[in-house]
Amino acid sequence: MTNPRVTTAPRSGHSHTAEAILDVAERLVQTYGYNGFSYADIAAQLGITKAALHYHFVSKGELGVALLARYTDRFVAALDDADIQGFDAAAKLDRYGQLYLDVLQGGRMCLCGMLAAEYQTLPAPMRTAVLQFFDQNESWLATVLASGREDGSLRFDGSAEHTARVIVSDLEGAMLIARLHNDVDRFTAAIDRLLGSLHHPRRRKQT
Amino acid sequence: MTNPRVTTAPRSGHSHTAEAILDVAERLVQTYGYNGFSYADIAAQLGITKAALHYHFVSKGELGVALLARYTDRFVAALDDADIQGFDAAAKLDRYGQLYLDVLQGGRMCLCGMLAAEYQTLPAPMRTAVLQFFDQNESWLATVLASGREDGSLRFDGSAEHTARVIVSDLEGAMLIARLHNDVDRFTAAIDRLLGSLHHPRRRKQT
DNA sequence: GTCTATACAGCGATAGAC
DNA sequence: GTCTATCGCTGTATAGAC
Repeated sequence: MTNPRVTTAPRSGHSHTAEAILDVAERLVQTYGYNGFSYADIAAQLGITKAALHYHFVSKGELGVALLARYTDRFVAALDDADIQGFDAAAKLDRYGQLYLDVLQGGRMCLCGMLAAEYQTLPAPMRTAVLQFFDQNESWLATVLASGREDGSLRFDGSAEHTARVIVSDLEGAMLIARLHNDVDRFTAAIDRLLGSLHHPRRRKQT
Repeated sequence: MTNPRVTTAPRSGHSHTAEAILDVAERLVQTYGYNGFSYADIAAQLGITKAALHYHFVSKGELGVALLARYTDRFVAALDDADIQGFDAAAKLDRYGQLYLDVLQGGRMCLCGMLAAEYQTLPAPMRTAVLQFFDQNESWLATVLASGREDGSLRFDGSAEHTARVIVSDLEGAMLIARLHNDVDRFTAAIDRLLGSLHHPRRRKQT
């Protein structure tokens, strides 16, 4: 510990207030969309002024990019964690579905699923970040799928990359529709069917 | 034909201009979202003023409701058409996927999929209409699935209603992600996998 | 780091002439 | 049915004091 003490802020390098701003903004975007909230909404919830927000994030687009960076970092960290835990491929897939479920249970849509809908209205830097989120998700899933097919814990038709894409789009769609109906069961039913179809049929459930 | 001649407007009862407004607004919502366009955008594209728009649709919410009514009517008409054509259940399912593909190939997101993302920001009458769209879709699909299982052209685990929900959410998710990447192939690959898994395995394709 | 104050564009919407 | 003109409000963003 010879290094000088760094701030208590996470590796993203934001101050405590900046993190609080991101927390509120994240929830607003996941609930109302990027075009459905304003600086005034954040300011009101934090009890500060709009001007103070602009000190931390000069523009709304910059805030959006920071939002995406933090969200993607956390998501990737969760995937890395699953790798480190030494789960088998099937368990990693279940863990992936659980990540989505956690978001939905908070009453939220996936940040990047929401931004995917609004993609055509986003500033270029945000667009890039949204695409990167999905690229990283699909890459991780493709690796998991390939290893799962090799060790026999998973089975699927087509390439791992292709199947990874299907998993991502199915989960995003299931979240979107489940949140619409405020019905988490719709989501769990969808992932059970999806992940069940990928698991090696040791015991297939039939209703 | 003893009835007096009615207007040439479709059964929705809108004038030619109102229909033109709906055409433009529909494309704007499907591209940028309900919160991503304004009366000024429509007016500019039609070469009229914002005030003229308010004559046809008093408020934006009213325009949104009219948009949903027309879209749902057209969708239901297409489903009715599939019923009348006497397709078997598997062919009806394919037709359903084709409807989505048609929308995506126009570079658009499903109107109601887009509005599902923005659901929390919509006025109450629009929320109701969005839910009705999905209810009608799921009901039609459930009927098709049930008859398909009976006549042997389809097979699936679980209830028809449950499976119908999965089809809707998978297709909406696939549209959302395919449009994000501006890649129609992503969508066709997803529906091929989905509908292929529902078809009776006369000839299953394996890659 | 937060404030007051403000600029300025855009929004949905209305009044009233034509 | 469309226009000009305008209203009131909200949006993002900035200047400058504390």
